[in-house]
Amino acid sequence: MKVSVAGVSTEIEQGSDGFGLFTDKTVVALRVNGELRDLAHKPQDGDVIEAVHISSPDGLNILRHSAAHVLAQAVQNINPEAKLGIGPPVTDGFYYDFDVETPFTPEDLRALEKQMQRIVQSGQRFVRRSTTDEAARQELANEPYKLELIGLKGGDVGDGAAEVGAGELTIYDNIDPASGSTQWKDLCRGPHLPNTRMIGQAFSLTRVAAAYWRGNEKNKQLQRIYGTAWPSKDELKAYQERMAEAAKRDHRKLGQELDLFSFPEEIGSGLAVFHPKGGVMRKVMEDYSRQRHEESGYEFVYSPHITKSNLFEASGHLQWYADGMFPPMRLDEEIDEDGVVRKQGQDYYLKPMNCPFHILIFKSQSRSYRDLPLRLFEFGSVYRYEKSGTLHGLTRVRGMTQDDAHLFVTPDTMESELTNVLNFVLGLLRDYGLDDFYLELSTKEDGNPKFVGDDSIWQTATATLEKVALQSGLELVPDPGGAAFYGPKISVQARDAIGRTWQMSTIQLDFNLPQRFDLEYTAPDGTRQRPIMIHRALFGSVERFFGVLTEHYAGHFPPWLAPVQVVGVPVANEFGDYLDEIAAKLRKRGVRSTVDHSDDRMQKKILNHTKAKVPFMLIAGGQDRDSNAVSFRFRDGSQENGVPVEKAIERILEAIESKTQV
RNA sequence: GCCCUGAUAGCUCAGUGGUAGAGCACUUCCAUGGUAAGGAAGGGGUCGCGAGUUCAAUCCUCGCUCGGGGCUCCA
Repeated sequence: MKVSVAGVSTEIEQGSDGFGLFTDKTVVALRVNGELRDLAHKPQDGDVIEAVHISSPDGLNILRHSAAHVLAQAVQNINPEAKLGIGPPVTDGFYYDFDVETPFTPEDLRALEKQMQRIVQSGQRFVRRSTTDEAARQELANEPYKLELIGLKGGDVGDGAAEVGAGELTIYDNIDPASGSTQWKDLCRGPHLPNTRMIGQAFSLTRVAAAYWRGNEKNKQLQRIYGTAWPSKDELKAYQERMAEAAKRDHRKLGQELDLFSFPEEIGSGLAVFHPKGGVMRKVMEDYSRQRHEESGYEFVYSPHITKSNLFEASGHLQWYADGMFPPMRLDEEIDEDGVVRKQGQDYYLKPMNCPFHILIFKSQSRSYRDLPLRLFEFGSVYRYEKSGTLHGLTRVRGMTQDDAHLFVTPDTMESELTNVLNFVLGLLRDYGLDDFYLELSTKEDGNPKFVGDDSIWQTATATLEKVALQSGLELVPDPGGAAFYGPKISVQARDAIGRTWQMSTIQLDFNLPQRFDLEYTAPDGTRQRPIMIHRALFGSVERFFGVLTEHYAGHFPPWLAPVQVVGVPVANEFGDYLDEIAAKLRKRGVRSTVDHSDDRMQKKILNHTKAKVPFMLIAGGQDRDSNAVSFRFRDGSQENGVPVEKAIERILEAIESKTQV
């Protein structure tokens, strides 16, 4: 019979399988007419067959999914009472969920790895077997979670798609090659590696966690074991090094080491204080942002941190997001001895958003189309009662400062204004050193009642956002159903120095608040029209942006952001005065510069300031003083001696002003 | 919020049912030095907080606070 193999029409014998087609040992599965199949699959006449290599995305998934099966077998070998959840591949690895009496410990992981190695070495074959719902139910009577999946087959199975697909129900048997006996089995749609030996040695169990069955917090929590698996030990090692690199950059660790910020227990969870070094960085970030906003036609406003409840009733926040707000302070209430309210009190809330305040500023006078676009900007501190388990360093906090702006625009300026905003946002992010972006367009989900506003205005707005996004030339990823209830949005995703993506800025259109607050302006023809609101935050929050930049730069901030830009290191004490003069000159030009007068030896000082990641060290001894020069020491450890003082100052100023990294 | 896990000096961490230790940091003194740790002495801890068990708790039990890993959530 004729099939197409890797694009070449080939004659094969009836009943032959993938093992005959591909002798290359890196081929671990087939793609037949677009569907992934085991190597043992027997193609039919006319099939279009592609090889799946272990290093391809599909191949890696198959490897990792197979490793997940071996993990599950290992768990049930050690604890036959463990009930199986699901075990899919994920980015860089896999997990498997188990319902067990006692949660796993890190020591259990080591024992499980050993058990897995034994299974891998025994070279059990993964053998696919079709079954019926009824037969599977009998076979898996002791696996309540699998039974539930059988009932869901083809429906909404979520991550369980690895277990049951839309097609026939299948079970994979792990068969011992020597005895031919079945060692273990699992409900699974496959495909798998031909045998466990092909998993190799490049796997590791990484952590234990809890996870709700089928991702629903109303369901029971299962114990999840995460692992990682790679085609070779080198790749495993590279992965582990990537993890170590990410850990080194962790902004929580660097924040401690570089004395930038902390989260004092006395203040409360998710509430940061910035120390002098973090404080000066934050000031520089904010100052530059203010300057750029000023240049771009934004007007600066201020609003209080608390407000009476009416405001958030009007905005709808109390209705939708009361759970995420700090509870109210009830003021002025008077209660008599019988507990009867004599005087009605008033609830005040900490603000979770700035928009209603800016809206009130818009409403403070009657507005003409000539006032628009009105661009109101504020570093507004907001407070959100984030669930305790979601807090994370500076990237998820309960008190934060948004670089928040609200633009009130007419329908015919909406497009140009959105274009300006997007360009402004991207330009400013580039100045802070992020330059690898893609955009995400979050749109309405048809038929979902949570979205407010006319379909027609959604369509116009979505089309406008899309047009503006495409004009940017950046990659645009759709996010259907991801819109806020009040309008569609573009979010800017930035990739950092080690390739991780962070959601940064958002630009959101809002049809809801102008209506709720009954906003109007007078059009040229004298009629009253409703403006459209654009919400946008560029940093998101200053705290979060600070954390992201810390990780992006791994604490090696470019000179314009570095808390200490220059440190003078005298070769001996007697040269301290000479460096003081230079440092004073630098400070006069706005450079954050000090001289290390401690009685450490010069080598020790260099070590200290290297660890503090100071961009420039200026070293001076007799030779330098005699020639009115200094010796530069750069971050990479390189050295340039005898640089005339004036020239050194110019070089430092140039590096700061150009915002370049050194 | 839920599951697991942790909290000992400013930091990183060791340790014990009989109230504690190291390195770094800090203070003082010596040393005056040319590119990643010079030497000595000294100060510093209600062992996160509160209850309980015990003759005795930093150690065991429970609750709380704060942190870490996940899940869920993220206007």
